[in-house]
Formats: sequence, C-alpha cells, structure tokens
Amino acid sequence: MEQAGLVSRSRQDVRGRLQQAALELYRERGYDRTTTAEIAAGAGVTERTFFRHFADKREILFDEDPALRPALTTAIAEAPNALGPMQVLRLAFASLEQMLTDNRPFTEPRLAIIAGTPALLERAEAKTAGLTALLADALRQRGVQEELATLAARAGMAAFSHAGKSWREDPSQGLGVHLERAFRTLHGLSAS
Amino acid sequence: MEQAGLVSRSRQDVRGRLQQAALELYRERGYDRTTTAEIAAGAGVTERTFFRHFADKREILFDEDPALRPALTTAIAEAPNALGPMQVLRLAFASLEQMLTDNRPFTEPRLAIIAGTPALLERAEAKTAGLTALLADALRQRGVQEELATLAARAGMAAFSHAGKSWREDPSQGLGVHLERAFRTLHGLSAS
DNA sequence: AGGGTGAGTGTCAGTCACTGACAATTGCTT
DNA sequence: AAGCAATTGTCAGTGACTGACACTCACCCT
Repeated sequence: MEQAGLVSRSRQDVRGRLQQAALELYRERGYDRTTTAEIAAGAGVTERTFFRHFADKREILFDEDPALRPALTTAIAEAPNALGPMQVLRLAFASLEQMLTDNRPFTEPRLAIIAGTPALLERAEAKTAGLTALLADALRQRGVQEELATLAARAGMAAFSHAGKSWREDPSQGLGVHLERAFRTLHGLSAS
Repeated sequence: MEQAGLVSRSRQDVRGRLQQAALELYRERGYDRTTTAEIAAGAGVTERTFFRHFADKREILFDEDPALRPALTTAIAEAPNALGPMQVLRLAFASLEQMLTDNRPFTEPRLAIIAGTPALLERAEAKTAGLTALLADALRQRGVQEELATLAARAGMAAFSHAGKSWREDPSQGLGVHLERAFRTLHGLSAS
C-alpha cells in the first residue's frame, strides 16, 4: 500500500529529514520566521518529535561529527612527548583534514545561514568554546598546567580558525601547510 | 504624601532595581527557576517593563560599562605607530585597569552565577566574541590586514583572559605586570 | 495657570519555544 | 501469537518575548 510505504519510509532517518527541512526553511524564510512546528511538518513528524532529536531550535544546525572529539583527544594524547603544547595542537588539527574534507558538503551550506543570524552565531561561539575546553583538558592530561593549557588552547584555536579560512580559500595546499603558516604567523605576531 | 513618595521613588532607577532583583533571585533560586515576572515584581514594575530595559532574561547580567568600547577603540587608535598588533593590544588592555577596578564590585557577584549556568556562559562567550571583533576592527583601522587583525585579536584576548585571572588571584601587582607576563608566556608557547 | 508634549509605564492579547505525562504504534524477539 | 523496547503522537501547560494602545507624570511654552 502507498499508505504503508509512506509510513515506513517516514519512520526512517527522522533526524536527517528534520535537518534537511530546517536547512531549507531557514534558507527560504530565515531562522526567525521559521517555527519548529513548520520544520517538523516539513519532515512529516510532530513538533514534539523535533525536540526529542534536538535540544532546541538552534542545535539542529550544529550536529557535529561524533568522531570529532575522540579524534582530537587521542591525537593530543598520542603526540610525541618532546613536543610543546602548540605543536601538539597543530598536529591534532592537521589530523582532522580527512574528516573535515568529508564533512564539508554537510557543513558548508550551514555556514551562510549561521553567519547571518545572531542567535546562531552565539551558539557557534559556544560550540567553539566547548571544543577549546576539550583541547585544554587534553593538554592538561599531558601534564600541562591548567592555566597554561587554557591559554594554549585558545591561542591554538585562533590559529586553527585562521588556517581553516585560508584553507577554504586555497584548497590546493593541504590543511597542514596552512596550519604551519598560521602558527608561524601567530608566533611572529607575539614576537615584537 | 507617602503615596507620592513611593511613586516617585518607584520611578527612579528602574533599571538598577531590576538588576538588583535579578541578581538576588538568580542567587536564591538559580537562573532557571526564576521567571522574568518575578524579577519585575521584585523591582516593583511589570514584566513588560523588564523587556523595555533589557533585550532578554540573560542580558540583565551583562550590562557592560558604556565607556568600555570607546576606551578600547581610542587606546588602539592612539597607540604609537612603531608598535606591532600585540603590543598595541597589550597597551589597550592595560589602559582598562582603572575602569575594571572601579567596576569590580559590580561585576564580581555576577561571575559566580554566570559560571554555573550554561545559558549564561553561552551569552558570556558571545560578549567576548563581540569585544574581540571590536579589537580586530580597531587594528584594521591601523592598517593591519583583516585576517591578521582577527588572529591577533583572538590571541590577544586569550592573553588578556589569562592575565585577568592571575590579576584577580594576585591583585598586589598591577594589571600591566600580569599582562606583560601573559603576553610573554604566549610568545613562549608558540616558540618551540 | 493652562495646555501641550514626550518619555516611561501599565494593560491586554497573542505567538512560539520547550516540557512532562501518558497513550499508541512499530519492529523485533521468543 | 504474545511481548518487549524504542519511537512517535497527543494533550495540556509554562514561560519568554512582542505589538498595540491607553495612561501618568515631569517638563516646557505662552
């Protein structure tokens, strides 16, 4: 039956359909003029179901790769002992190249929407802060003192943002190259 | 008349009374279990008036000194030409010492509440991001290239946070001393 | 003194994000 | 076929936030 077909298909990948519907609606009408009920309807489910899959209306645009945090943590933990905190971070960032490349078609369309919506920018900052805290924690477990780890994590994240942007503008070079340049630039800045 | 006295007093400093009421209620019941109607009642006004003074329930804890942004902007604009971006930022931060000291009794009680509330931490990150953007903009107007200005502003803000924390823990030394140490530490980190 | 003016506030009605409780459905197991 | 666990639907409710409009009061002008 068509009915049965629809129902069974509508049961699959509800989460993904919600994300897709949200993305389209946010693009058409903008974030503010889109209601969670409309997103749910677009995915063929109830508003209540929306909130079973995502904590709030913003979170649906920030579904990070579940492998991201483990990857960073282990990369930092397994870095050579001789390296200083910033080198450790640089290596950890470089190890993300494949993952970031794979996820690019997923993350890219979201960036434009986020950039134009204050409420989403705020969430983006919070996400970055959460990752920065993760970096600091991983450094601490290597023996780096707490405050120093926080400082290194924040500075390292700044360098990563810088490298990420130039990487997007010039993908011909690998992320590692851009990272090396970014960290060198940061060093040069704090030199004088 | 008492009536007239009450009325006239209730008309004064509504904004301040709202902040005071919010602070007390957030402390007693916590942010989540406090409604904007309760805050308004505590200040002797209507809920509607709350939202005429503050954009939302979070913003009432983040009322920054109106002189902060102008101070940073002019300090950066008027810094000696010979200085590099990071030195410029260090000077600008140091120039805030008096203002930060004066506002301390106002800002300190808020920090504990913010630190224990995710929604408020998110807003705090957004505020920091806004100030960072201001720094980057001021650097750009000195001729620093856009991306470099952003990198410097983020790294500088990281150093400022570091210095601010150690300053709070050891106020016997001036902020300038802590800033000098923080920026030197940052340079040392990115060295190896 | 009387009338006007504008800023700040009160009142009311409404939208929408988000939550708890419970019933219904589905897919899978035994 | 019966049962179990996970997912969803349904319903009712709270609370943040907004728009529209009326009102009050300090201040100004003539």
